[in-house]
Amino acid sequence: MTNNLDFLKNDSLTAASDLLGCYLEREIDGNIVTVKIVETEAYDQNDAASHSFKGQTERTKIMFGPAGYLYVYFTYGMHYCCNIVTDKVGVGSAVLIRAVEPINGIDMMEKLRRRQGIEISNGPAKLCEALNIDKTLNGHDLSVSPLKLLYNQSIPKEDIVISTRIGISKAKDELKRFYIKDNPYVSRV
DNA sequence: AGCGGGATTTTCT
DNA sequence: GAAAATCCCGCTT
Repeated sequence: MTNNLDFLKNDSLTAASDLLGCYLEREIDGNIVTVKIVETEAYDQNDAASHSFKGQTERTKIMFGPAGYLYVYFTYGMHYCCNIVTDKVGVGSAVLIRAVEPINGIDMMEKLRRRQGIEISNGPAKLCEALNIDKTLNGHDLSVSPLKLLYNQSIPKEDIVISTRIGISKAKDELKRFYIKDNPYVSRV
């Protein structure tokens, strides 16, 4: 496991695959909460379903910035979702984190979610609540506290499944969703 | 097990 | 003014 995030400078599809198995380390009130990324979706500028499709706006400018930063957006009037910015500066691309597996600090996450088991983090808005991620972390540098991304090249290629994306109305059929085979926290099979 | 609706606010047309 | 990268609850089969 390393703190070198250079792999995020690749295109979003490559980065989405490489992010599987990586750890997120979140500090909440002096406690460390750790999770493993088990499901991702790639978004880039040529994708009608991407927030960056129509060019840079006040909301999406983070996606056009350097790789390794967090892009948080608010949706459906009540939920946050978080993305990891990828590719070069000037390219509007990011990877949506759709599901994570709790590793450490499970008590804290159960409390924040008021749920247990897979209901802690088997969906994009759920894991944001479990990690206490909101708009104040939009644009956060993932190499520093209170939210760090740690690279972990632990998932063999044959355990990575590629499929169509979820929860969008445009460009549904594109194969841009990646998840770890048989992991119980994956949001949907 | 599966369907349908409500919550609720930011963003862009 | 409508749609949105979602989730949860309650009702029906």
